[in-house]
Amino acid sequence: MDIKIGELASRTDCQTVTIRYYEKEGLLPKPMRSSGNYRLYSEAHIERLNFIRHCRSLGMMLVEVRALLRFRDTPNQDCSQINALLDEHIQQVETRVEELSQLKSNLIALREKCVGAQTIESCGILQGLSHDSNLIDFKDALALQGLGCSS
Amino acid sequence: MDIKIGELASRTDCQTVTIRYYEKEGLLPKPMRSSGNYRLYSEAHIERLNFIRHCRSLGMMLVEVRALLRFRDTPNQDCSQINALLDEHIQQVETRVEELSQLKSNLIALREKCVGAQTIESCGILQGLSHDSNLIDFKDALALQGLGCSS
DNA sequence: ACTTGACCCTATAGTAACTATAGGGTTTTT
DNA sequence: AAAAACCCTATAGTTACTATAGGGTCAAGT
Repeated sequence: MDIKIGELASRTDCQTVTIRYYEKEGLLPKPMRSSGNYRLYSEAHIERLNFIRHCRSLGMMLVEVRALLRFRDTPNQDCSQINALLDEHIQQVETRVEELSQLKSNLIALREKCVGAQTIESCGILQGLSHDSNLIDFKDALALQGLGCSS
Repeated sequence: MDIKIGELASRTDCQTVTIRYYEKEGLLPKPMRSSGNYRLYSEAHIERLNFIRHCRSLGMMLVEVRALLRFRDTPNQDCSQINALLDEHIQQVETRVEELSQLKSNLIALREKCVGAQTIESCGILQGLSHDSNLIDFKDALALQGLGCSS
């Protein structure tokens, strides 16, 4: 029941280029090849890729996914580390939610500075951006690229 | 009152490499140079950089910052476009907050699947990641890199 | 058998917003 | 004068993909 990469992509809702990327990154083992050098995937690959995609959908970075895959590959190990990893990740998401909520409040406050102005010269928004320095309070907000992006 | 890049970095809480990056990206005009080829910045540069940093602190992408800078540079223009830009940005932040809140709920649900288990074999988390496919509902969650990152 | 379109392959570069590194020059402090 | 701090340009790296280039394979249609 070997399938080609396009079929695997369909079944896992993941692009072929991403599958090749995961293989290159070591997340997916190299599959067998056909005589024409096409990759041939087994059921185990499907399961593993689903696992990876599931983790990604939960916002985990690949480094985190790797850790979970290692746990998955050694089933006799203590699972407290998995708990810890997930707890840490949940904490990060919580922090991000709070930061973004704060950011939203700041943006709305700024937005309300332009009510009725007609030209840029009298625009409260640009003036707020130019002089209202109490908004630059949190450096983390600059890293609004999510949980795992380098800030 | 020309200052060197290190001083500008201090005053604006921005790294020198980032300042050079902004100059290269065209956000900051090229400054005059000393006889030793050091950059010499004026008060206008300080103001402009503060503006840029302020926008960044609000999660705006550089492409958005550029648009606002253009408005700032042409003060006789209609400011409705600034309003529109900010409204669009607020909407994006709202969407992101909602997505992350949903993600947090999903993570907590997953976390609660491991209560009392001792080994990975019986760990509800890994099993949830392996078989519980109803969590892979939103592709946007994969782009948990924030507002402007390519997904 | 040939053609065509779909699929596959590897390699490399690009995305966004920085940040690190390498190698060297200039200024300030000791 | 020497050392330390600061400055310069150029390039590569970060994360997780994604686009592009150039070419090979497979299957269906003619």
